[in-house]
Amino acid sequence: MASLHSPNQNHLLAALPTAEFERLVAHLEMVPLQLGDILYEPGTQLQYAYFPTTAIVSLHYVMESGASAETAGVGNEGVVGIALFMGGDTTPSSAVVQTAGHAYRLAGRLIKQEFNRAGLMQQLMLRYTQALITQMAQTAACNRHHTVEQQLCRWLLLTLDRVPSQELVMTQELVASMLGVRREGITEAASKLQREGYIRYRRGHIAVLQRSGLEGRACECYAVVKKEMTRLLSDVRHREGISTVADQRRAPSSPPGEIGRQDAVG
Amino acid sequence: MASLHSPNQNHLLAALPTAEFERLVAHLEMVPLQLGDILYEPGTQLQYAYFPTTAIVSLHYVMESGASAETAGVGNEGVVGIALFMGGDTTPSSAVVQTAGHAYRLAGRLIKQEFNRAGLMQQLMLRYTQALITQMAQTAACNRHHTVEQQLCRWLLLTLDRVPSQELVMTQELVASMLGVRREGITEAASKLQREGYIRYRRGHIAVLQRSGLEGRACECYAVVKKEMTRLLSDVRHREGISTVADQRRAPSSPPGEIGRQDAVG
DNA sequence: ATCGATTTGTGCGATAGCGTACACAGCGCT
DNA sequence: AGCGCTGTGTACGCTATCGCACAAATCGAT
Repeated sequence: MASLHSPNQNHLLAALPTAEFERLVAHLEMVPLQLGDILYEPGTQLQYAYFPTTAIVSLHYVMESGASAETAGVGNEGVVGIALFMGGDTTPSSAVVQTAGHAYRLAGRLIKQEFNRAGLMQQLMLRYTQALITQMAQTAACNRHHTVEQQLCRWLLLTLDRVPSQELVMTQELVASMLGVRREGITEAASKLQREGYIRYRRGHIAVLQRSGLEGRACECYAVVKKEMTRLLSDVRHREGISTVADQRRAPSSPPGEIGRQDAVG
Repeated sequence: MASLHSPNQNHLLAALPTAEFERLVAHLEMVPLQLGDILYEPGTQLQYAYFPTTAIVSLHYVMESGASAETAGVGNEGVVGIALFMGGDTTPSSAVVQTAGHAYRLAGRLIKQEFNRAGLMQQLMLRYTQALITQMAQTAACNRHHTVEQQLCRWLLLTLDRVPSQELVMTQELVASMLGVRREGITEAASKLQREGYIRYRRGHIAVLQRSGLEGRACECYAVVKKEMTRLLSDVRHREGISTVADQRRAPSSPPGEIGRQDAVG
């Protein structure tokens, strides 16, 4: 039952007008993305744009010292590889798969081509790019002023919003490298959140029990990014008459159930 | 002699093809920008795009707590108000004048209009936007991992690159609020740099004596941003046959002379 | 030349996060 | 059933930065 894939699971693709969508759909290629896969590295010519459906990709910068920090995340609400249509073709940052899953990819030449038609697809991409800018700006401010715990909450919420289940499959080490902090810092913050009953975790899994708890602990940055995202893409609606897995996801709150049961990777 | 103003002092305007430039030039209005002037605030509809010539504008985010942090700076290499053509019309951040000077402004409707012609002006704006994205991403990583001293050096260099003289007119308090750190932190880092002979400062003025010294102390972030900026805008050249004050600036290295003499606002 | 406001210098103690080291636990493999 | 790898818990000293408080210097205006 994990085989119900459709480009429409990606919000941007789903919002394309029929004409645009039909021009592209034949060229969209579904690719499985493994945890740790690198979609592009600093300075290398991007080959494809990726529209995640179930995967999550992290845009991050690795310093000379080896330290790194995420500058933004991309899930089924967005696209990886904006440099293709922005005209730069490469970036100083890299794109790494942070949650395994799938994405549809589109050759760089084709996304540029469609973008240059200056139609609704262009508008969509630009709006999304602005949302991405907001995310980066907020991350900059957040890195300066907020505690690890606040940032962890923000990050969990943002990630959760991109995933169908209530459980993330990832180690604390990975989370730490995303936030650019020590693994121990995550352990400490996470165990605190667990003590309060907001999350529960076990080796490589983090389940969220009480969103509201995290929202209370998170800094304002989560809400700002979230709000701006919906503002910019609010009129991004699905084409009439398509039905997507995403629809089913947004559907009737699935019963809370036993946490840790619904494995994302089955 | 302070009255030799031309839109061509802004690199983006100067790079516009003749046809584009001539369509816009009649609508460009020169405005003096005072230190502290606010070009736009969170959530308010942007009215104009600003193309700085001698002014420098800081894009920054103010948190609920009142703390703030710059996410990017804009000088004569860029434009303030990308949200106008990106489609968002507003942003959660604000734009504040960080160095007094001048800018040419263009009504929001007109910049959108020209952008939507999908000509070279659009390409130019998109390239610049990507450069801005790089700046923000780098700021995010830098805020996470680098010391105040490193960041001060980075920031001084970036600011210096946007200004004709070797002296910046600003208080340490202001610098601190840009970097989002305490004023005392700047005092400490600055006095260290002064002891080493890289800069000299007095109430409200910072003169750079030895760029190379700052470059050595700065984190990699300065070079990354700088390099990406020139890469993206390298083929952004002036139209043939125009002569600008900017040209004169880039001209024959003015003799080192006594530092602190050439006042920026003389 | 003096005064007053602004800016810069300095000196605390407090603290969040780092680096390192190592013990323990969970989970897959044989 | 047991081994071993990987992931998590915890402790401890260290450092950068904060927050605050106040002294000293600078500069412009009278």
